[in-house]
Amino acid sequence: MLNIGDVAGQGGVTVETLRYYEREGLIEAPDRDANGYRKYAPEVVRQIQFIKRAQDVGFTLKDIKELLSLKADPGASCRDVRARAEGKISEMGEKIVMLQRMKAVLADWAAACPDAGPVDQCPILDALDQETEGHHGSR
Amino acid sequence: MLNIGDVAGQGGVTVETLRYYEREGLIEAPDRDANGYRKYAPEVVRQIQFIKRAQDVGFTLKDIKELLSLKADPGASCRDVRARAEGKISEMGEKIVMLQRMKAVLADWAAACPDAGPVDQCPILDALDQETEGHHGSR
DNA sequence: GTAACCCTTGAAGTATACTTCAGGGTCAAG
DNA sequence: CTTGACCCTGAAGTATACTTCAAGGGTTAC
Repeated sequence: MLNIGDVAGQGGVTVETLRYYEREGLIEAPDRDANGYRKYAPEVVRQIQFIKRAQDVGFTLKDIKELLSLKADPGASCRDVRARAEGKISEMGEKIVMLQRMKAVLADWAAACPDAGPVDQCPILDALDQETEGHHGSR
Repeated sequence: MLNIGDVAGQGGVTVETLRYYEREGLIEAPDRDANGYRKYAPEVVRQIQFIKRAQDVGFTLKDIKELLSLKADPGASCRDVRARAEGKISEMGEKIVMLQRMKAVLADWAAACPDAGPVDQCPILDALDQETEGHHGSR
């Protein structure tokens, strides 16, 4: 049985994060020792790593909570998990496209900017000052 | 002279947002009428649109505050603005790369997932459960 | 036994960009 | 003159993922 500090060390998080995960229902509240200390089974370390890996590929804690429910639910199907993944994939796709568009616009403007010269002739500031023109985004 | 509601309507924001921008120092506190109402010059609408366009291309309000200082500073050079833009461009580049990586990983996993089948054989959950293996990211 | 370090709790703070609320004054139309 | 739309303030709430704080008790090594 491990103390919270052991789990934190092995899981690569802080003890505060573990208590936070517990509050948020991502990990179960462990049994307590006579002194009130949380006593963790070693597999909790893997659960923490699951959460971290899921975060690494873009899932939020809310998403992860859902994934964990699915994982624990014998009635759940692989399709359910896949649906989550695909939702996340298209979310990311949209973010990527948006970032690429913004980046391209900014790069255009920056390219037009002479390194020297006063700000009142800056093409970047000019572009930002433009009347709602050059503003194709439909939103 | 415009009331806050007029500026909000023409600028495409809410009155709360305008008061918020004022608190945050993004726009100057306007003079007040005898009744205490904020009285805006028409050009404030353009200033609001500047802020919105800057947000549209990825600047945060903090960034925008800096841009506005540069804009107002006769001693500032175009180079300063350009540096901000380029910083933002590389920030975005990093975000894009990270998102693409995460998306690719997730897509791989999703491709391995049979539409049917119970969750305890789900390749996505399996991947997330993996020992720190298949985890090439050096961080 | 005492210092160093671990554990406990609940509450508040961080960052971003606002929104909502409570409680109240002002203005224009009919 | 009343009604509804608009304005004011300061404070608190929202979402995300934690971190920090205050104030205290337990444990381990020397």
